Amino acid sequence: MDTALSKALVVFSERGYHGASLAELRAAMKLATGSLYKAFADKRAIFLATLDHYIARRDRQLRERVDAQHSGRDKLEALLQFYAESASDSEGRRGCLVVTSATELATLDAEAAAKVRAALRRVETLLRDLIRLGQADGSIRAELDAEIVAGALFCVIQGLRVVGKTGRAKREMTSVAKQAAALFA
Amino acid sequence: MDTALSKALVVFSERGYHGASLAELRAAMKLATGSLYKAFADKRAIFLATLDHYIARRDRQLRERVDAQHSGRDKLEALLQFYAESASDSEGRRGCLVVTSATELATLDAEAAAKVRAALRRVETLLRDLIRLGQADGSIRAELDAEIVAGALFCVIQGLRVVGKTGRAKREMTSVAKQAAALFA
DNA sequence: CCTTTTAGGAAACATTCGTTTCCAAATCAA
DNA sequence: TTGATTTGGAAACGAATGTTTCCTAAAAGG
Repeated sequence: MDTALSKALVVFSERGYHGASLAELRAAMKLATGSLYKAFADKRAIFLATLDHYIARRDRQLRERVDAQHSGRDKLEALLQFYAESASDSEGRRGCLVVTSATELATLDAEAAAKVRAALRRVETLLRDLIRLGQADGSIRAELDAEIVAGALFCVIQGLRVVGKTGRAKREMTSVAKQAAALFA
Repeated sequence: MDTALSKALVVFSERGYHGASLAELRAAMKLATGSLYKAFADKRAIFLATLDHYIARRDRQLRERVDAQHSGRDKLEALLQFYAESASDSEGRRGCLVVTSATELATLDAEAAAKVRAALRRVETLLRDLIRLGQADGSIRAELDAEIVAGALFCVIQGLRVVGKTGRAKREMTSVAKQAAALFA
């Protein structure tokens, strides 16, 4: 099932909810119509399951990356690198389901919209907390406004995913991520 | 006609190409079916006309903002403020047609995709040129890598538009824009 | 090996959407 | 005022899409 949702993720990330047809989803998930509707009530249910699966996986991967570092600053840099890599090459071109869904926010129902907003909020909150951690452990200047710097970094991250859609190399995205560190230099 | 395209812009920006139906476009543009198909060959033609109209208007507005300043640094700050304002409040929630289209890039035809890419490239090129201008007139440090800083600022801008979709106040977005100036401080 | 269960997948159906057709109403120009 | 032109907008049509139904084939279990 996780495999099928991973395949559905590619279709939804590339094409958005409305641009993804049941035919494309079926083909990618390698499931017949009967099986698909056995497992999911409808297209919206597939989308919500895919979104949940994606958010959970990304949160886990991000936590692992961040937890591998010690200081607030190192954690932040690891986080930026994590997003730079995700936004590069073919993975970058596929895009991020949360960002894609954010641009379609007006067309999603309340449940889906709430999930997207919550996912975005968690990342921004994590950024702010990491900045504060860095300020507490001395790796980041205490005079920075954690809220505003987090907001700026958050925009960099979302921007990486949008720009990544047009196809960018890892080296370039990594440079951008490193440059973004100037926001908390 | 410009008025009708402005109305179509709202629908396409909020909902994306696939999420926008002919019924919604007709209602927003206040045109009957007969008139709509008299003016445009099909939905795709409406979209392309809307995109052209939007890109031209935004380029013009941006040029005006930037040309009102003198130093490279002031021009960059004006540019960032321009985007911060666009990404705020109800206009921000509506979104940017270019960013929305960038996330749907995989589903657009070659002509539309080329227009989106060109629009994005122009902004990034302008950023780089303004950084170099600032480095030449002494308002921006000469040792900065214009290419990389432009890339980072470009991500901030795209990120502002994505985040703006979730509804953010002008004050907050202005703070982020001002913070982003640290990238060329 | 046989029975039960599950999945494949085509066909049918319903709905939505985009486009075309057509005619009445409104507007414009002489 | 009349004739010509344009627009409104409903209906019809074709296509695409999402969902349901149904039956065969494959897989699983006893």
